[in-house]
Amino acid sequence: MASTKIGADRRMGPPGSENWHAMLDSGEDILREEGHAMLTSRRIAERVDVKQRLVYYYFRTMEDLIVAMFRRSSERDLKHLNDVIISPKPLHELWDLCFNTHDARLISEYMALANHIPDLRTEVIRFIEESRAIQVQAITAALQSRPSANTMPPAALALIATGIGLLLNREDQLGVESGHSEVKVILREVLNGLED
Amino acid sequence: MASTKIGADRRMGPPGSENWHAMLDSGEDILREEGHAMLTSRRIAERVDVKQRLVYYYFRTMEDLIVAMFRRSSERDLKHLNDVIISPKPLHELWDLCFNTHDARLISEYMALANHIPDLRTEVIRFIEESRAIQVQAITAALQSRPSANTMPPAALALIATGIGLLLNREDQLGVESGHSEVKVILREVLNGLED
DNA sequence: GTCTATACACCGATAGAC
DNA sequence: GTCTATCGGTGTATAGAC
Repeated sequence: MASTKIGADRRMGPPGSENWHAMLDSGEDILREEGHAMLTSRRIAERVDVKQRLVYYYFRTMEDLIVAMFRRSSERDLKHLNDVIISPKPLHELWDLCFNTHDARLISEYMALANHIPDLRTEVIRFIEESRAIQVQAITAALQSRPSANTMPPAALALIATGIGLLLNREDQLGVESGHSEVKVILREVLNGLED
Repeated sequence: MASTKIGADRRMGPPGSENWHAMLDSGEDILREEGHAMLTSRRIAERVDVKQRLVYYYFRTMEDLIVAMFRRSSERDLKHLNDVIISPKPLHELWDLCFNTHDARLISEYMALANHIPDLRTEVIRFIEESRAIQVQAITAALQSRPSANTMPPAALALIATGIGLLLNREDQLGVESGHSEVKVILREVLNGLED
């Protein structure tokens, strides 16, 4: 923010250590429960029960901490995706994952933050592209073993499912449910037509 | 935030006046361009070129200002929706509106804010429900005049289109385009099948 | 590795004059 | 209607001791 140069070459704590993980855990909780206006070094220190100064020992800036939070989370998600697509019914599992795993509030916060933190934006783009590639791979495989199915391109199918999943999640969280059951029925039918 | 009672009964400026609109305009610009961390009374005053104190003459709290921003914007959008559905090709117009009107960054900010500002949350829910009702009405009318078309429920169709539109917008803004052209082709075909 | 202490800027909100 | 002046609080980030 300011024009002063930031964290030029301080001594830094080791990524992956216990405190490092604890700070990212607390950061995620705060972001989900209280929003990114409350995601401050003081608040994280309070939750982890250390002094505020220590946060800046493990992370150069608060933005660095946010990027580390997202990166750790997205690496877990991609790992999970890769596990799921070798299951017996990968498309069903993918849909359940897309629909049940993520907290809509957390996604909203990251999206808003990504608009103004370039490094986070880069991570978000990478995550979207990598997860979509995995989805496309699974869909392509499923369509090949089922040549009778309709002919929508895998990339389009992946994008449409993702878009629907995100919106259903978000509206669920808000308490809006108009059209939801109808869409879920349709999606279940499409999935059953493609798999098993 | 604090436990002190806020803005108990101050003298307030008239909604709809020139300054009132100018402050909401500036607030929208800041929210879109710099994010809600920068959406402060001082920053708005700076843009409108008045003193900071004046912001609190027109709005009791910053949260009130944010809610007023969203409400003014959503009222315009609903009016626009109602205009569009009496056009010759309402479904095409609806899609263009959903896809072209909104700035994805602004939507992200409002969504994140709605998670933590109850009054804004209420407004967002109302907007979603009212705009969906208008969409469903238009889709229902289009399907009745075209009984040969497929039989997806209007509410499901509205939700799916909205979900796709939001995601395409968001990814466009991030610079991700995998699958976009394929989806747009499909959507155009569906629209042409339903209308004209 | 972790802490004390602190600089400095900015924020929301208000009292009361003009 | 609009302004001056200000309170109390919180934010990021750093210097330097232990």
